[in-house]
Amino acid sequence: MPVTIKDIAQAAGVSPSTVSRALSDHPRISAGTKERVRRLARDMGYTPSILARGLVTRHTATIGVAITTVSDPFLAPLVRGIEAIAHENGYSVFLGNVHRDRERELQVVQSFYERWVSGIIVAGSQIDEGYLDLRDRFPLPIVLFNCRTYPYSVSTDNLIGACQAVAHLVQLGHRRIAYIANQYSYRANLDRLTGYRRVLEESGTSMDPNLVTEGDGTIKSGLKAAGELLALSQPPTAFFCFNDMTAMGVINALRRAGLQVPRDKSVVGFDDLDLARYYNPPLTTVRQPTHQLGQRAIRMLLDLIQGRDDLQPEILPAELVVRETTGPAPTLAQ
Amino acid sequence: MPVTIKDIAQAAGVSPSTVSRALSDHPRISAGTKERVRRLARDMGYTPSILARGLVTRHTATIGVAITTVSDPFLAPLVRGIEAIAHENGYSVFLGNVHRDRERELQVVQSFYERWVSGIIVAGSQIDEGYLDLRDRFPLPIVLFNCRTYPYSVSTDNLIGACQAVAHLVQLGHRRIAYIANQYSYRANLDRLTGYRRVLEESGTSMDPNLVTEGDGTIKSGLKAAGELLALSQPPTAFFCFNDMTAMGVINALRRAGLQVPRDKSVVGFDDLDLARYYNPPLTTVRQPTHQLGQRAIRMLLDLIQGRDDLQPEILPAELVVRETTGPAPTLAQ
DNA sequence: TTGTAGGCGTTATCAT
DNA sequence: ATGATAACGCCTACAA
Repeated sequence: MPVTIKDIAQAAGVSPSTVSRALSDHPRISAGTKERVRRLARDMGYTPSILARGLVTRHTATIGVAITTVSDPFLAPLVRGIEAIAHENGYSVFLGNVHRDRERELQVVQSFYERWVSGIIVAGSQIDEGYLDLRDRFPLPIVLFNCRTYPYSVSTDNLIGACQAVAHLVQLGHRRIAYIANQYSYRANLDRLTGYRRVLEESGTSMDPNLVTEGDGTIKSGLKAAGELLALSQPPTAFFCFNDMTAMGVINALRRAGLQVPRDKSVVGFDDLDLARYYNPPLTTVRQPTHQLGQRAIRMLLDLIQGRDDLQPEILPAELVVRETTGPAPTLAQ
Repeated sequence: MPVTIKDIAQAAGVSPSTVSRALSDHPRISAGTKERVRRLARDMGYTPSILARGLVTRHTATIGVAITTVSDPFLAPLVRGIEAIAHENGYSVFLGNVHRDRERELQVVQSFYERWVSGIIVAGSQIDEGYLDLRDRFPLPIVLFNCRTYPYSVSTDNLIGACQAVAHLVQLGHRRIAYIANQYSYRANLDRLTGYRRVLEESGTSMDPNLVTEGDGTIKSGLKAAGELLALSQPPTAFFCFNDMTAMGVINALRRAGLQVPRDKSVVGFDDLDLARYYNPPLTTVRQPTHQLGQRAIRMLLDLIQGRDDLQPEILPAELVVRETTGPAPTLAQ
């Protein structure tokens, strides 16, 4: 039903290959027919079939991006970074929702692969370096975030970022500092936990394992974790959270418990979402270079697509942003 | 390089068509060869090419969803609703980022069309009923949200929702009620504005055009709009916001101005995002049946794909959710 | 400069 | 029950 190259050929009185050449700017074609064919194509409403084209050229000019879930605010600048560079290079970008589920992630990657995308970027993978074992099942370039054990990965410096955050709290006099983790971000979580531990050790503070608690990166989990931590016989005076969402949940829990931030408790997030500066109170947090992360990832992917494989994992710096959720530790007297 | 149906045929000592039949559960094939071929396919790591298949069957089992931007929190349940039903019916769902730009929206729809997706859902269209004119350029099913003037559309009852919100404020004694609009959601915005106007008129309140101001649905725009409204000689005592994000911006502005919510000013949002109940204070807002919106849209799209065209625009009910950002209007004495 | 022929991976229509 | 054959829409040698 839709108009094909043959239809144009017939209308123009030339062969299909001539049409193809006219449309694809082939060098050896007369300016006249080229112009005529192009006008005809436009007038007839011709749209090339990327299916057919991809089948023969083995190039679909498509990038698949697997994301944990739409509306993860962390993703916006990251995806924008990807898109900007992808479009510059003539690629379309499509997103697939994974919902932090390993099975779904495999399905999404598979459905990208079945459609012959040129390459895949996975944000928030539940598989991580497992992709090394999936190379023969999915023989196409795949780039990850925050997985230093995988050769094609772009990360934030989670370790240093965490160190900055916790050092900031220590400097404010806090000694009982909680860490609320994220079980779904295995690698990033590990690095942040390491940073947390390191600073506490270096500051000579005794580590209390009760202060490290599991979360899942959502507001709700921050709320729940904070509730549990507050119920301890010796509750923390400060909360270092895996991300800003968790931090918002914590602040909410504190508010419900009648506590004020930062007077009674301090909270530090991670990410520096757009929302962070507009939360109430504005969040102290560790900024990730999200837009850059996206750009580096797509550059790496394009390199891989072009056949390079001498690439190194990249690590971008994090930066502490002090706002209004951190303050001096309450004195013991209180 | 990847293994094709021919490779399997060769390995199994049968013809390609037999392999195709074995894999697609064709009725006329012996159980033996079917089993043998299937095992071989699995062992050899065969993945069907949806490009090739789609080319001949004209069916790619793919739904394209155009969204304004990843990380619009409003979209999460909506997309989940779409995915749930789509997957049940054997379709894959891919998202394309439009960034509220008309040109980009056309590009995304075009790139879906070039890839022969079975149908398209557009959330937050900048084109709306303009798709009627694009029917010959994109001859495939397209479903929209919140566009009653387009035949294939699913909407929230924005009018009634707005009425509920404003009536709630009026009941609390508010007379100077601002409306902060969203220029990018043309249709939805129009209906909400109408509801706002109607309730004010019915309550005998004189409409002050200065209290209706343009926004773009972001926190930042809420912040800005509230700042301007507060600078009026007679500032409003209540803010009805196009959405929750705007409301959060407003609350932020109020906080910066040293005002308390809901003691000094009342704020109502729209959407009832997950975040709304966790904001500080928890938002009074109008709930949209987001998940259902998605489900209805995909059902409508699947109907269209199957050739039905006797469909009607659908309108789902909205519901006021009263939380902690609305209270009695301050007395004039204050 | 243009046309012809072959093929990309798959399914569908005929035969057998 | 299985095998040839053609076709989907497009590109690309090769030939003219």
